Amino acid sequence: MSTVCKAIDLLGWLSEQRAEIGLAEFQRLTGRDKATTYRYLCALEESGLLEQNPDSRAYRMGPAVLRLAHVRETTVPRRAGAEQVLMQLADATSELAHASILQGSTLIPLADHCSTRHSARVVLSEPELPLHATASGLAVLAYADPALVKMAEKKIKRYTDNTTISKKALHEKLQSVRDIGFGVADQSYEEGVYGIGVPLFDPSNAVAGAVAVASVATRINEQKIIAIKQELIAAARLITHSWGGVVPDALDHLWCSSSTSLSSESNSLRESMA
Amino acid sequence: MSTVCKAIDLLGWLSEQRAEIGLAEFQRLTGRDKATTYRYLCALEESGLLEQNPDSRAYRMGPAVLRLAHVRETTVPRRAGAEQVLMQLADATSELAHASILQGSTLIPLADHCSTRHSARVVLSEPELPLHATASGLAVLAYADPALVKMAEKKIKRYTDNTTISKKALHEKLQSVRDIGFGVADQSYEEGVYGIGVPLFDPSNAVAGAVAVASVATRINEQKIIAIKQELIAAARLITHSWGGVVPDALDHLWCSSSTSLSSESNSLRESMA
DNA sequence: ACGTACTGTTTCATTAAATGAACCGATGTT
DNA sequence: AACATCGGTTCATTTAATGAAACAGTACGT
Repeated sequence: MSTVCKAIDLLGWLSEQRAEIGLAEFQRLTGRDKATTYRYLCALEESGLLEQNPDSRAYRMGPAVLRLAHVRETTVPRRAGAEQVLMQLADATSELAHASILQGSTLIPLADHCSTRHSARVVLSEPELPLHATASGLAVLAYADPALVKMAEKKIKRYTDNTTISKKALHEKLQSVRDIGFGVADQSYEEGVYGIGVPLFDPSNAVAGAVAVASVATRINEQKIIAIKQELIAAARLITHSWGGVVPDALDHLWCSSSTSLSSESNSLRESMA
Repeated sequence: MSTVCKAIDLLGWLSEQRAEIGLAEFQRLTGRDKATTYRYLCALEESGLLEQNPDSRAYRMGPAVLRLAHVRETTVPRRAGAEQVLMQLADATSELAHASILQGSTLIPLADHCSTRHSARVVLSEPELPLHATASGLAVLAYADPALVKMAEKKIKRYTDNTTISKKALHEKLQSVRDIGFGVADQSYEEGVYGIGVPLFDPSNAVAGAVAVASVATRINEQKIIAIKQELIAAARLITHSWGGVVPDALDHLWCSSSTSLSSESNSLRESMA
């Protein structure tokens, strides 16, 4: 590992909870020599990535990161971070992969990609994804602020025979999403379409959107679902990462344990990262 | 200069205008060896501070900066970046120094600090600073979106005999602010108070607030004004920097040329930076 | 088909920079 | 007074960064 990486890694110890870290604490955290750590801190401070609290002499995040983040936000649209992941996801699952973004209380399609393998396939042409009826929507609601669930309740509407239309049923559904870590929509939005979705997160650890795979319902089976979930986990990790977010611990554990029980083969996304 | 700094400095070449930079271009920009530059880029990419556009193979800002910026935003309030600068500013000028922050269309006091040297001094206790009547407000308006000026026009109100109350006079006043680089309020808000202010900027290069010095009008004179302006420039640079912003070129040149014509002595803020 | 410019590697001798143990001075605690 | 902890510094040693060169592969235009 290069010196540069070792130094930059110090920044990773700072968080919302741990706003400031002193020299001695950094030393303990990293296990590195004190003088070395000190020089790293000085270098980072010189670059503006860190700054020293003049009172406590501890180090906190510096102003330079604000400029860098602004450049990132204005030059790299969230769409870009999702698109090629979706391509791989669509390829790996041979289905329609799509990502959506939560803007206020509406879930808006951001990008999608369709495998060319099947002649019969799902196409996406909605301006908005209903939160209570789609896999993406359920994935979002399950990890969103309770206020958003309230909003979604008000907009409940029947789309198919399978659509969840009672508040109680919706809450049970959301609890099951939290239990298994996936949102599932078995023809609850469109007849003949089976969707599996997972939430995406932003830097504030809030839900920012979802990524999902929509299949033709007659083509789905248990084995296929397992494979799709596996790919979805990898895709969600990549997109969340590209958006500067982190997968919450609870969900992360859920995903980890499910992937061990799932087949460890044919994860094209994970392979492509190496 | 440490390796760490040299590597991190590469990030500084990326901007809103220059979203992506390739290896060869980085090499030209920095004048460093190609292999070295390449190793830097790899290290930054490994840290997530950079990412490579898979299409163009050029490097762009990475997702990690979003997380870092979020930590900065949530753990270091803007107030913290202003406070000690204000202390020094108040000390150096022996007057009341205050910073304000633009929230929507209202300019709200953020922090202030008062020199203890004089017994007669200005105190600040307003919940809001009128844009058309205060030095801070004029400084903000002069560099703000025209829409904000329109809003300010609607809220024009007389405070003293010196208050600018016509739109035409306000526009002329704003032009003079742009010409000299300072907002001046000679008893236009409060009788007996002479204010000089300059705007502050955020990472998007938009006006984010102002920093100003308010003096007892009878104590002010040409030499004192020169000294205050000098100190204000330094203070505004520091606070803007702490907020992740940059002083716009036009204003920067204005300040540079004025500071050469001003006395180069007794700039306590600049000295304290070294 | 050819030349050119680009990215991305690797090799290797040279050199500059990173390293870590010990130390300093200040502050605070028992 | 003794001791611990903290931020920061020093310096001989060593390790890692450096840069020149060479090479592979790709894309573009003549």
